[in-house]
Amino acid sequence: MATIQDVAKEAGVSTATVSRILHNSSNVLPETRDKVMAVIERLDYHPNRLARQFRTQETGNILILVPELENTFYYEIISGIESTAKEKGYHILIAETHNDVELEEYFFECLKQKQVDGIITFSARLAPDQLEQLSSQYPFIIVCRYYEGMNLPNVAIDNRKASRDITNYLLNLGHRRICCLVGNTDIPLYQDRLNGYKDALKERGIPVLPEMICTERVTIQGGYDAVERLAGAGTDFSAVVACGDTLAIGAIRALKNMGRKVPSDVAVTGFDDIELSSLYNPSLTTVRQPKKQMGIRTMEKLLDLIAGKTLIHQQDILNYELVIRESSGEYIGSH
Amino acid sequence: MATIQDVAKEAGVSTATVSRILHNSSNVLPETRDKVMAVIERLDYHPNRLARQFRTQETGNILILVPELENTFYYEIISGIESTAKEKGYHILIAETHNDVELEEYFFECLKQKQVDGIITFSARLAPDQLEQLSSQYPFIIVCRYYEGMNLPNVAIDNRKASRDITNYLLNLGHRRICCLVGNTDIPLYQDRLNGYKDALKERGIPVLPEMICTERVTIQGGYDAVERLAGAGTDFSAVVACGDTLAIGAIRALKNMGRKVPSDVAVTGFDDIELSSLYNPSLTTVRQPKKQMGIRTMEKLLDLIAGKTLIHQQDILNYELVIRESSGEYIGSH
DNA sequence: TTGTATGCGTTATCAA
DNA sequence: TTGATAACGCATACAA
Repeated sequence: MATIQDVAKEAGVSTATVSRILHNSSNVLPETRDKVMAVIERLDYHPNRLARQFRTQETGNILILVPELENTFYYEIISGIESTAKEKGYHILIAETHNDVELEEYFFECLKQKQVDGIITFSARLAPDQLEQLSSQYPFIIVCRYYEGMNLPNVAIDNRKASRDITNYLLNLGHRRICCLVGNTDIPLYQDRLNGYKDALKERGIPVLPEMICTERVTIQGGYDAVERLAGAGTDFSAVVACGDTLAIGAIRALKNMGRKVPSDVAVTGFDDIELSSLYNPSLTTVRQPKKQMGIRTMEKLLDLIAGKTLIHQQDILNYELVIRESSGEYIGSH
Repeated sequence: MATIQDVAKEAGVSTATVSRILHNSSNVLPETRDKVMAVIERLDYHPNRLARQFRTQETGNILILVPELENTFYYEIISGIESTAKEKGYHILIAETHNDVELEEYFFECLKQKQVDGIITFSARLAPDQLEQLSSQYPFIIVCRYYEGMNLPNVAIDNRKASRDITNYLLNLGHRRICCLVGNTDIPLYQDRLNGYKDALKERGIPVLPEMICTERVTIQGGYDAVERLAGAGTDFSAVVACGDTLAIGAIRALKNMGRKVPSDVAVTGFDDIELSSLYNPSLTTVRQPKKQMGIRTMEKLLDLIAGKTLIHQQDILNYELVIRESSGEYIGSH
């Protein structure tokens, strides 16, 4: 591999001149420019990125941290991030954390060490004070989640309110025995959605029963297992609020298997509006987040942070939308 | 951020000694070791990774290139890669290429520049000679695909044969008008699967009709669109061979929508056995690849390459399995 | 407009 | 067992 020194020697100029040409500085004679460019071409010279990064402390790379790739909900957001990044010449790298704190620490260390210019994360299991300190020094943004009481730059919808809304929708249809399928509540996102469910019930004076709340992995299989567990325990319910579409789809699948029709026997709602939700049978009533928009907004904010600007709004709360489809059924009368 | 110099000065030793301790070299007195370690802790010293990488030309990072994150088929393979990588202390980064050659070139340049220690890719649109030259100098492996006539290290099943097998399965059930839904045939993987379909038909003397072959994005929506297009063109068929489970699921969805029952009116088969395939209604007849195993094997090979070993087998062809479920239906008699 | 020289933080060679 | 120092490839302040 040719180095800048090789080019300089070959062209009979100094490395400084070559470097200037590489960064199209104006202060260079067209003829020396041409001469050097010819040598660069001839030697097939590519600046050593590691050396350059080491020197400039910039990489042009952005890292996205996702808990599990398996959740298809992330794609459209990532796609929004990518398109905005591409416009500005940044490249996107993605890493899976599996909600593993050690792994998360490793990747945040990448940020501190300037191995990437910024981080966008869907989760953050680091200690709150660690996060706040980090965010005060390095460009990173949390997307899809809101950490109550913390001053972290993020882009999200109001998950708690959305969850309350969709639970209310079921309550308005007449349901009173509503189960909640939720992901690991250590994760604020799922805590929020669970709280929204509880809010709605409490507002109507309906008791929140622990046996109607089921924590599971947010996957199709997780939803399937949850419903089997509920049924196995003999829990009686006429509706299921799932805190993720995959959970809801797994739940429907399990209900069908045990001969209970959706929505006529049991109404089911999801959360996120993944691609499958509109195609599934029955199609899923769910909460639609403005995914593409979230990705774009997130990347824009990150670019501002990288540019050293101070954000006008730390928190971006975007609008969501209740999408009513088949799985939630019709009015069944109040009890 | 403290540097190795700070530590050396503070501990009253040279940077060489600190470096030795960092790499637990044996040639160092326990007492100086303890002294230095104490300083490292006190200053919260973390070696600068960029400097280290620049110096050693090693990063401890492996890059996985996926065409589209959207294809859930990749996860289990990635999970296999990750688990093996983790054992050996490597970290995994993922990048989406969208089958964009320029993007692919950028990431392969990362490999050349030692920004990552190795690459595992699900696709490769670079020119064949470029790929061969690359593979002779840098550690990279192609997974799930086989490039005929090229000497590239890879791990895959025999896609063509598997596709022939599943088409044959439908032929044996009595189907004669079989459509094929396929991804972009510029991509060898889909070319192989299409060829397998053609092989099976030809072996029975059944003409391969262009109007029965439909190229689409390998997504649920793509499958949906493909069937709508076929129906719109008035094409008559009793079975559909899809070169991907998402395509198959989208196809089933579209067929249902137009009032055709699967499998009684139309038999449908997929390819890959993604999680959803067993949960969908009807469950999908498909080809199961040993995904986890593929990931593990791929990473093992890559580690060998990184260690400078020469591979005993350049090509790994793993066994696949026909998974017969509901969507392919029963014997309908031969024509 | 161009060149000289220095430093980024680390590892590793050589000498002590 | 330890230390002094060169080198990795680049960018840039400063001088010319």
